Amino acid sequence: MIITGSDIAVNLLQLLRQRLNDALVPLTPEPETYVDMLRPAGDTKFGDFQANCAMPMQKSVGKPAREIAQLIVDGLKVDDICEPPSIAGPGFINLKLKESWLTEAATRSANDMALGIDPVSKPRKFIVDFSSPNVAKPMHVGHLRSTVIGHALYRVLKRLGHHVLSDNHIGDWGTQFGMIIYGYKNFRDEARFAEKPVAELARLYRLVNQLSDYHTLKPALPGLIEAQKCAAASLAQAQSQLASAVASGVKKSPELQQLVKKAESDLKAANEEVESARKKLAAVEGDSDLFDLASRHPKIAEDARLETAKLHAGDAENLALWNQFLPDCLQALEGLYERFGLKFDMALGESWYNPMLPGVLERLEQAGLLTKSQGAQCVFIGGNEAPFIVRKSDGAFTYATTDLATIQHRVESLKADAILYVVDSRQSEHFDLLFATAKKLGYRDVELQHVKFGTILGEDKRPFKTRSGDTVGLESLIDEAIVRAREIVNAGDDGKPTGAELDEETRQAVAEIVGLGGIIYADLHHSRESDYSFSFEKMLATKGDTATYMQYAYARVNGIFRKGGVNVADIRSAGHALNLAQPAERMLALQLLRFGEALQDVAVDYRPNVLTQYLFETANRFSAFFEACPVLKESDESIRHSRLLLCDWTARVMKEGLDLLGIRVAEKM
RNA sequence: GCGCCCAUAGCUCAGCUGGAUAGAGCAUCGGAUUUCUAAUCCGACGGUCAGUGGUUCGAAUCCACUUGGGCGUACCA
Repeated sequence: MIITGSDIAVNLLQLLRQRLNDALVPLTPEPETYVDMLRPAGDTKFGDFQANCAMPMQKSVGKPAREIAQLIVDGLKVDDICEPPSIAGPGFINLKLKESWLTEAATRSANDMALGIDPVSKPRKFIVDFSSPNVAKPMHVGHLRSTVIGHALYRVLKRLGHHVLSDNHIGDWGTQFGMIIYGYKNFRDEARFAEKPVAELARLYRLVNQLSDYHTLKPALPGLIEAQKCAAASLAQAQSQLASAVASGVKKSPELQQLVKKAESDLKAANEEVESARKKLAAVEGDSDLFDLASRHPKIAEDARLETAKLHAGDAENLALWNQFLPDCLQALEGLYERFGLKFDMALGESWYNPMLPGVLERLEQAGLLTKSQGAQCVFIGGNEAPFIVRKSDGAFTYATTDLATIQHRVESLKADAILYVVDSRQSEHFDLLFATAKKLGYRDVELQHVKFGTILGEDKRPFKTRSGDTVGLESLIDEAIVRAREIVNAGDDGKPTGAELDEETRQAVAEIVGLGGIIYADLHHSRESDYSFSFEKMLATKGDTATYMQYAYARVNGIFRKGGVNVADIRSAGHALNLAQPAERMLALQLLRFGEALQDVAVDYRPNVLTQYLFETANRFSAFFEACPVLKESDESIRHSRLLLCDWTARVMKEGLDLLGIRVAEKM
């Protein structure tokens, strides 16, 4: 018999909090502020759970904390679940689960194919906006985090029972498209375009971008050099001021030191700017073909902008080109998403909102939010210096306008309760302004969240680039991870004491699972707001906190089943009871029981790393169990059954947990 | 100039709305293998949580300032 999630008290934590709440009611008028202070024990030696509410209640209750703790314990009815509670330290209440209760709850959960997760009682409608590539350019490493974090949040929220729609807000309408059109009209290689249209369009984009950079930088270089000289001069001046101050006996001058430091960093910035400009100019001037092209297209930046403007104005030729290019571009994206096992519910790009833009402007106007400044239509939000520009001085709308239209659509047509934007933290200012403007337009009930994330750095602590300084393509990044993973798989399989057991095809399949899983896991296990250093060596390490470790745990479970000729379906339908006599068994079961809790924690602040931590801990406890508790060799049949069930439960939690992160598993590795 | 973010072990990073002796992984050192897959497990070593002051029963966590770093800052998205 299969027991469904609704039959059992799924969330242990919630259950205990409910009991605590009952005990708090006679003691305080606001028990709800204290029930959350019951949480899993920080240290297992204190028990399984602890309640920390007695101390903060001292003021309102007017008694010492230990006395309050005693009152709580007196009123706490948990004798069916826990051993008698104990009070420790300043007033901690420690709870240890009764073995009988734990065993029973674990048995029910282990036999529950829903893994003890009930759908949330109040589902909300979420729109998760992530990935958002630009069709003009191939996805690069910068898109990785948005894609991977967004995907994970999407799946977790959905698993919890919310109504979730993923939306890929593709950049298909901006300035870059004008560059492509200009490139296509002037530079296209017919043969290449016929063969690989997207690659050719990407090449054209890069070319136009490069040439237009060239013409922007060429006249600007003297100015940059001048600025560099000025910066050097002010540094020298600041230094001499400091030196003469020191000479005249001043011991410390924070102001002057500050000045020197500021001048130093200004000079550094100026140096970098000049160097980067020189590099770009040299790249064009050093290549006679490029230089020739540059000379023949002196107004390329302006002309490309003109193409964008024509497109937006409905020019027939440009619109036709746009319609011709777009499907190929989208198709190319699909290929990459397929590797991630990712499918969007919607992909409403910027172009889709184009017809709504005049209406947005009108609403802003009616709300009295518009101010004309330097020829542009702006919304000024108090406390912010920068304006929120909704219409440029040339009359074109901006992504600010599009983003407002997007909110309008998501709230009014899609009835969203919450919109998550999984976007780089560097855009937080934009989102602050966007959300503030939306609120002023009356969108107050919807939760607008910028789910921000940090930058991926190279080993040099600078933003991750190739040796030549180019951004790293996402596709090639994945390919390299898989190549490296393949070597590890080969070595691992060749090194097996019982001899290699994977054929070519399986090895490659495992390499793909391990390589891609490594990239995804490495990204998700960092807390999303911090920057992190990208390292193939670390993410694919055969030891430590990596995707492989968890995939390996899963494969080992399957190894047991394979070796023992165990039919998994039999275990799932037999309704075996768990026996948690061994500490390793108990630790594992308790951990598996907390799967739902981990998912809920992910949703609180939209942090997938909560789940990676949970899965690492789970795999860890499984490995300990694997060492300590033989399964197939166990002679006592009921214990063997219990352990087989524990294995299968582990496998299901690992597989599903990893799946929610977008990471696959292999049966053998 | 203004704004935002960050500083935790040698390295890479966790640390949930403030909770007990600050945790992992890597590295180093020591142990475990006639293997249900050692891509593993067990143990040891390692920290003035950048600094100073404050809030309170209690601070890595909250507040202020200081120091050091990153990012953003008007018509790109």
